[in-house]
Amino acid sequence: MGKLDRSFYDRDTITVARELLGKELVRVVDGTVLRGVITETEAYIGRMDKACHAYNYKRTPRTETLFAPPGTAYVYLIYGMHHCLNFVTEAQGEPAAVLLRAVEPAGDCADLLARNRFGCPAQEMTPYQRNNFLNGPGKVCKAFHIDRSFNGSDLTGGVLYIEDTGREPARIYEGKRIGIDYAQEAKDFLWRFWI
DNA sequence: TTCAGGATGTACT
DNA sequence: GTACATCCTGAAC
Repeated sequence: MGKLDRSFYDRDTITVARELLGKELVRVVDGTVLRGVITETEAYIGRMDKACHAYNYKRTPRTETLFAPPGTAYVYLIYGMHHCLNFVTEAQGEPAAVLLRAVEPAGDCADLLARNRFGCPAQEMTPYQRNNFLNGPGKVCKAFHIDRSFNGSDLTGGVLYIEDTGREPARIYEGKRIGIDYAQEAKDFLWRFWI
């Protein structure tokens, strides 16, 4: 189905976070296509959210990307070794984004994703590996070969984008976001969504 | 199956 | 120097 255009991202961040569920992350690397159905997201909204890197419109070299136009990728390094992929939302100048937390393999690229993650075909994954395949932001980035070179890149281009599958999730769950205990009242916002 | 602890680099006090 | 939108390993149960 169709690639999502900029207007999809140019909306309220909570809405975008919910509507990304069930859509497909697409990553083209050296002519091969990697796909994953998005199953978990979180919203971060700078104007009111102490958990957001750009809380209260704080501008630093790192957060500059959050002020970019909607439909831009925001990628940063966390804990010294893991990358996190976000989709910038809302109007240019409004620092807000959706964090991609988890996907499931789509199409027939499970083998390629397993090789990127564990160096073996999907068939040879241990049960533990199968249950912890793409269920975290750093894991998704590793399997899809996404690093900081994608920070600021355009999600309406040809190497990293989202496609509409035309399918609606049967049910969307919501809860508190992960790993932001420092964020005072914002830690209790129900801005995490999953299928 | 769960849990504690360590890895590791960048941003910003 | 400290904190960080995390993940992996190994040991205990």
